[in-house]
Amino acid sequence: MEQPLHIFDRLLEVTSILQNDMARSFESNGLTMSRTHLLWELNRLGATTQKALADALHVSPRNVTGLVDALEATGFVARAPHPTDRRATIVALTELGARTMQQMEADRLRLSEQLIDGMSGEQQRQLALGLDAVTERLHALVSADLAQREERQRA
Amino acid sequence: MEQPLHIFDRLLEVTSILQNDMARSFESNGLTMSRTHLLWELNRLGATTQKALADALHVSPRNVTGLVDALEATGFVARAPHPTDRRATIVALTELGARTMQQMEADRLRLSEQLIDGMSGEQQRQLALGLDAVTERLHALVSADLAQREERQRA
DNA sequence: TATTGTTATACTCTATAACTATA
DNA sequence: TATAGTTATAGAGTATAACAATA
Repeated sequence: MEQPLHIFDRLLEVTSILQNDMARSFESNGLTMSRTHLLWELNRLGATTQKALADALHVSPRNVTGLVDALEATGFVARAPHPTDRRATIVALTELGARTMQQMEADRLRLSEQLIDGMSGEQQRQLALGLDAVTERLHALVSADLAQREERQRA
Repeated sequence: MEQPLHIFDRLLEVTSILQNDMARSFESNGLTMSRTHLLWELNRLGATTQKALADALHVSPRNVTGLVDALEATGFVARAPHPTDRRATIVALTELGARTMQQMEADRLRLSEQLIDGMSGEQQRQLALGLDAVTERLHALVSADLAQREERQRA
């Protein structure tokens, strides 16, 4: 083998496919990547405050305001006052939002199954283990790299 | 195993790591994702027209104008008139641009090697094969999915 | 007539800072 | 005094449409 770039390049290719094609798939539902991401977290967390969404998405509160505005205007979520804290706003999926997320979850499961359809159990196991190892290492390497850069910048 | 989502979720995780951390890494060079992507293509193609860059990046010519403006202002590329076609503009890497891309290429190679460091040759082979299969299938599935959606929309 | 790149306009995502209402 | 969310402002990426210069 001795072509280490093969693995990395494949990961980049997967990234590219997931990014571009998922974006187009969301568009056909009238959603963007960012808005879908918010819906996804909302579905995971259940109805919650904008602050919690900002934390979950690692974006600014201001950004969440804009995304919720857009999702409210298109009918995917609804705002309601927080029952006890009058500063806060509770965001919840509407019926349309919930239905959309159910459909997406189903699509995701179907895609996941098709992805490994026909592979032997052993092949699947090897691939999962390999991906685990690579993912973990990638995370560690990139983190170390960033720390190094930051240190270099401080100097 | 029987948890097909594991594979897909790992791919999503890799996507997330590559996207977020690469973006931050580029930032430390004073570059954004989009501008880096343009530099990357420019490095691959060699000095070329904005039209060719727009095609390579799958974005509008107008978009390329903006990216080249920014990269020119920050010294990574330079515009020059096309020798024979007076409508066209040739974009080329500056010395800074070329140096930056060399560094990135070196970083990419180093990261790729570290990613599989310590894996046996057989493990590497299995992983590469598995990734190949999954990538190819993912591409096919998502393409089919998109075609289906488009058809549904036309109806 | 077709093509290259630009100006004009607009939308989305994102951030920081200042501010209001509330805790 | 601190926190939740908003308005104000700004910058990046993206697109389409109209236009100028050139092929």
